[in-house]
Parts: sequence; C-alpha cells; structure tokens
Amino acid sequence: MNTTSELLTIQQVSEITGLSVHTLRYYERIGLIYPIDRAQNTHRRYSSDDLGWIDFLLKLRATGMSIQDMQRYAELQCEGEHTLPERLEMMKAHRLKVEGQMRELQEHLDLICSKIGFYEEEIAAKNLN
Amino acid sequence: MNTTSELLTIQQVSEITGLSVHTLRYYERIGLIYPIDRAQNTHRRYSSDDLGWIDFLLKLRATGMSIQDMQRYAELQCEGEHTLPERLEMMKAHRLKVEGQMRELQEHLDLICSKIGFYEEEIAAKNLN
DNA sequence: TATTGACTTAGAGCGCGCTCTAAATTGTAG
DNA sequence: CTACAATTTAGAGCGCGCTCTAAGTCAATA
Repeated sequence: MNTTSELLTIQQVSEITGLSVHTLRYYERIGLIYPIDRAQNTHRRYSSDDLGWIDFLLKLRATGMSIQDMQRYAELQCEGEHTLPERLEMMKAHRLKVEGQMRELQEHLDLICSKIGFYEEEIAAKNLN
Repeated sequence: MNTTSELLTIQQVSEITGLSVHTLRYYERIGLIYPIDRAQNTHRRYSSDDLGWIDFLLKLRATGMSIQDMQRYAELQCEGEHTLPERLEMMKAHRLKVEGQMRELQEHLDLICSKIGFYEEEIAAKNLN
C-alpha cells in the first residue's frame, strides 16, 4: 500500500516483462513508452501504470503490430481523450488484420497436417521406421 | 499437354507466386530452391514441380518458419527418401509451433476486443461521437 | 578513500529477409 | 543489323527491431 515501494527499477521491469533493459530504454527513446519518472533525477522508476502500458504494447507486438503503428497509438494516447475515436478505429483495423492472419495460419496449418499424414503413410509403406 | 509450353520464365513465376525475380534468384542461391533447369544454358525455365515446391515454401514462410529451417528442410528433401522420418519430425514440430502461435494470437485478440468494447463505452459516455 | 556495480546517454552494430545495382549477355522486333 | 527488353551474376544496400558499446554518473560497501 506504500506508493514508493511499488516503484520498480529498470532491472526489475526487465525481469518482469522479459524485455531487456536496452529494449526498455529503446522503446522510451522512440516514444513507445512515454518518459518514465526518475529517482534523484537520473534513475528510472516504473509505476504499475507504466507496467500496464508495457504489457499492452507487448500484446500488440505479439499480434504483429509494427513499431510505427504502436508509436502512432502511443502518440494518440498522449494527446488525450479526444483521440479515443481514432484509437478505436486503430484497434478495429488491427482486429481485422489479426483475424485475417489467424485464418491464413489455419489454412496453412491444415496443409502441413495433411503433409504429415502423407509422410506417415509413406514411411509406413516403405518400412523406413 | 505440350511439356515445353509448361515451362515458365522467371517473370511469369514472379507474377504467379508474388515473389520478385530478385527473391526467386535469391532463394535459389541460398539453396531454398534447388537449381532450376536452363534454356539454352542461361535463362531459367521453371517446371510445374518447381512451382509446387515454391508454393509449399510460401506456406511454410507464412506460418513463420525461418529461412534457416526451410533450408534444412530443402536439404533433406534433396538427400532423398531416407530423410522422410526427419522431415516428418520437422513438420510435426512446426505444427506444434503454429498451434501455439494461434493460441497466443487468440488470447491477445480477445484482449484487443475487450479494449474495443471499453473504447466504445467510453466514447458513448462522453458523447465524443 | 577506493572500488564495485547499477544506472545514464548517444550512437554504432547486427541478424534477418529481402531488394537493388552494375555490368555483361542473350532474345526479339523492326 | 540495330535497338531494346529480359535475363544473368556477384555483391552492395536497406528497413526493421532490436542489441551492444563506450564513456560517464552516482550510491553503497570494504
């Protein structure tokens, strides 16, 4: 319940998120993460809000959003509430993209599965195994 | 039904597959595509077998297989029938990977969808739209 | 006081997967 | 025969997303 104790060093955030400290600083430099508060004016101290944002970024990244698009999204977030509609549109567009990806993945997966079946038959027929 | 007429130039294969002529030559150079037959000893002439292989490569690529792994697979294919078991193992491992990818994608997609719902509510509440 | 170690910045470097260039050769149409 | 388009090779270059380096600051410990 102590606010101060909830603040994390870059090391700790690195361990929690799986991002390297280099990458954390890189993301901040390029505007993916807005400037983190500092202790004694130098060392970064991450809040749980910062962690939440990073977590969301990672989900966008994992679904194939480019850094450029994430930058745009972060920019809108900073600009405030009047950008909500545009952010909504971005998310909707991204949802469509991810759904398309998944359909494509499923199709190709089906082919791979049939290839596996074919291999198994062939191996059985030739007693290779 | 004429065998000769089925052979395609690199241009034609580029148009059919969507790969640039540069990429087609690049894939051949690095061993992803085994040496294509030549007309008059210089210009490439692609057979329908070649096309089939390229098509399969593209499906592996679309499901996130690295060039390195595809190279290994192509190598095994060239070595002949005794590599069938190893190729089968590669495909099975790849299937697992793709299935994992899809599960992860689905999870993140769910989050994006809930974010969309949240945005819509917020926008409605504030009459931003 | 000296050392250790976590942190800072700006900027260079890297692996991947292409993508393009240069210079030469070949094929085709007028 | 001439001109132009398509092809060839070897190798350089590029965009993305990190990843690492160098040089320096600062805090805590021996």
